[in-house]
Amino acid sequence: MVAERRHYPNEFALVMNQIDIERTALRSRMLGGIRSDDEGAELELAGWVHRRRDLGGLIFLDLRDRSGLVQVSLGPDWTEPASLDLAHQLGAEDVVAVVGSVVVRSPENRNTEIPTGDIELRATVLRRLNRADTPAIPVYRSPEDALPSEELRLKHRVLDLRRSELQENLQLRHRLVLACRNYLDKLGFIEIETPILTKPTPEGARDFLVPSRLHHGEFYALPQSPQIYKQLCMAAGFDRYFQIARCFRDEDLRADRQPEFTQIDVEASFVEPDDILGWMEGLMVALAAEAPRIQAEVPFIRLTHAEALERFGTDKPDLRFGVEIQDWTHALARLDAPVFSAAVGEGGRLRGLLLEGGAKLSRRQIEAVEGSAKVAGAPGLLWAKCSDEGGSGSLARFMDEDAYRELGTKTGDLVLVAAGTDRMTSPALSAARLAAIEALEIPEDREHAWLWVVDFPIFEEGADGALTANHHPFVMPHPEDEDRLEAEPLSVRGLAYDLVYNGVELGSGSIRNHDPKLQRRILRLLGLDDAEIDLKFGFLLNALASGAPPHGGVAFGVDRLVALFVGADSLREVIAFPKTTTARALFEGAPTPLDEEGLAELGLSLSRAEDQAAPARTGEGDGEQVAHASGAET
RNA sequence: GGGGCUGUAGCUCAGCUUGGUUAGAGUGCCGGUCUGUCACACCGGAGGUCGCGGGUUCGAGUCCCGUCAGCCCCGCCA
Repeated sequence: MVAERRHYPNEFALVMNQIDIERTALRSRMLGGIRSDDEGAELELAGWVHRRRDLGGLIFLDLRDRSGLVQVSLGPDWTEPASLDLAHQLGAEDVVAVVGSVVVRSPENRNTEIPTGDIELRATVLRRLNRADTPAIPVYRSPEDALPSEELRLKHRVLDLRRSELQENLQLRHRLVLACRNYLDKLGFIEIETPILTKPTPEGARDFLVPSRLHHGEFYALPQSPQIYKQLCMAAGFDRYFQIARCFRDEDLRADRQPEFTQIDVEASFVEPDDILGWMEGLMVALAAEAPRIQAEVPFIRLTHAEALERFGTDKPDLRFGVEIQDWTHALARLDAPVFSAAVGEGGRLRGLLLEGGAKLSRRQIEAVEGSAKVAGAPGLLWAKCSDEGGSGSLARFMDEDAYRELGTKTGDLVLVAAGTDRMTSPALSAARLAAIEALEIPEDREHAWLWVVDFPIFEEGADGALTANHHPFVMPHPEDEDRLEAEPLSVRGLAYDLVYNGVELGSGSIRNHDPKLQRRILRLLGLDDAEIDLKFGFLLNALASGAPPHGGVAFGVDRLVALFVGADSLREVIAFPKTTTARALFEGAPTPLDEEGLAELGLSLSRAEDQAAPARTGEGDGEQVAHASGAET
C-alpha cells in the first residue's frame, strides 16, 4: 500500500518507466489516453461533468479533464443506487470521481468523433467532489454555437479557459517555453532574473510607475524590457544570459499588443551578428518542432533594411509572395504626366508593382487596393490594365508602347504606380502589394517565410525633426558608418536585426555599444546633455567603462510567437489572464481605486476632488485619476 | 487623443430601416416521461433595468444627444 502511494517522479522510477505520472490520490489516471487496450481495467477517474445525457434508466456522462473526454455510463444493473440517484442530479461543470471498469463499446455504439470513442467507463460508484453553479458562459459548445462575447469570456475567464482550444494553446505555450529553455541551456546560456522594480527610462514607451512607500515622491518603473540589465550581466561576465522576461509598456493596446507581455530575452558576449542569428535560427527550428503547423528551414533569408524597403516597401516584408516593387523612374519620367514630373522634381521616384494577370480585377477592386495605399499615406495610385488594344485606367492615357515595353507588361497585366518620395511611396506600395496579393488570390511561393532584416539605421527623424533612436539607444553603429554619426546621423546603419515570419515581426536585436565614449556621443545626438546622461544612464556608462566585453543579443515576443504558432488572431487567445483594449482585467477587476488611507501611506493625493471618494467597483470606473506625489521634486 | 462596429432572457441572436396590443427564437435552467445515448428524444414551466442617463413624442427596444463597456483601426508603441 505504501509503495503504491509513491507516485512522485523520482529519478529511478522515471528512468525505469515504472510509475504512472498521471496517478494521484483521487484518480488512477487521466482521461484522454484511455483506449480499447485498457479493456477490463478497474479505474478511478475524476474530472468535470462536460455533458449529461439522462435516458431515465441509463445515464451517460461525458467526463472531461485537460487531456480529453471519456464517456461514463451508469445503469441500475451495474451502478449502486445512491450513485445512480446522484447522477440524475448532476449539473454541468460539477466535479466528480467515478469508480468503474473500462468496457469496449459494441460497434454500433462507438463514437468516432472522439479519441476515446471506442470505450466507456461502466461506473459502479459516483461521488461528487464539488458542486458547480450553472455556468455563466457554457464550457460545452455544440458545433454551430458561437463563442460568447469577448467581454463575458474575459469576465468568466476560468470557465473560458476550460475550453479545449485555450487548454491546448496554453499547453503549446508551455512546450515552446520549455523547448526554448532546453535549447538555450544546451548552448550554455543561463537564466538570470532581473528586477521588476526598476528605474524610469526617458526613452521609448511610457513606463508603468510604482510609488514608493519608503520614499514619498519617488517612483519605481516596471521594465519595458530587461535591456539595460542584460547588458550589465554581460559587463558582469555572465557571458551568455537569457530570461523568459515579463515586460510592461503603458501604451494603447491592439489585438497584437498587451500592456504586459513576455519576451525571450537573450544576450551574449564576444559575438558578432552571425553568432546571434545562427543560434536563433536553431532556436526557431527547435520551437517549430513543437508546433505542427510551423516549419523552419535554416539558414533564413537575409535582407538589408535598405533592400527590404526598396523591394517590398517595409521592414517586415511577407516573403511568401514573390511580387516586388519596381523602380520605373527611368521608364516613366519622360511621359507627359504632371504628377510624375512634380514627384521627380522634388527628388522623388516613380515606383510601382507589375501584377501578372491583374487586369481581371474590377475597377472597384483596384480602387480598394488604391484605398489601402491611401490609408498608408499616399494621395493615390496611377494604374493601367494592359490589353491587346492598349490599356485602360488612370495611368493608361499617359502610356505609350515604349513605356509598356520598358515595364515588360503582357496582355492581362495590371500596373500600379506611386509617385513621390520613398518615405511616402514605400508604405503605400507595401500596403498595395499585400492588398493586391489578397485580391488576386496570388498563391504562396512558400508556406513559411523566415527572414532576417539587417543593418537597420540607428536613428530616425521624429515628428518634430529631432533624432530619435530607431530601436533603442544602445545599438552599435556599423563600423563603416561611425565617422558619419554627427554629420549624417540618419544615414548611419546599426548592427541591428529583426526576425520576420510571414510579414510579422517576431523579434529584434542588435550588437550593443560597449564603448562608453561612443555611447555618450549617441546619447548627445538624441538631445541629452551630459548632466542628463549621467543622471539617467550613468550606471550603464560606468559599467561599460569597467571593462564590458563586446556583446549583443535579441528578444522575441513570446505571446506573438505563440499566437502565430497556434494560428490565433489575438494575443488574448494565448494568455491565461489578458487585459482588455483599455488595459482592464475583467476577471479580477484591476486596476481599482485606492482609498484615502492607501494614498496617504504612499504620500499621494488625487488631483480631482470628486474622484477621491470613487467607489471601488470593477469595470465601472468613473473618470481618470491622476496621482500626484506630494513630495516630488519635479 | 481620433475614427468605426457592437450592446435585447444565463448564453447566441431576431425585432430598430417605417415609433403603437402582452418584446420573440434556439440553447441553457426548473419540473415530468424515457435502458444505449453521444447536439439524446418528447411534454410542461419559469426567466427581460431592451447597457446607463437625458431628450423628442399622446406613446421609444425602435428616433436624437450624452455616457459606459467590449472589439477593430489611426495616432502612440517595436
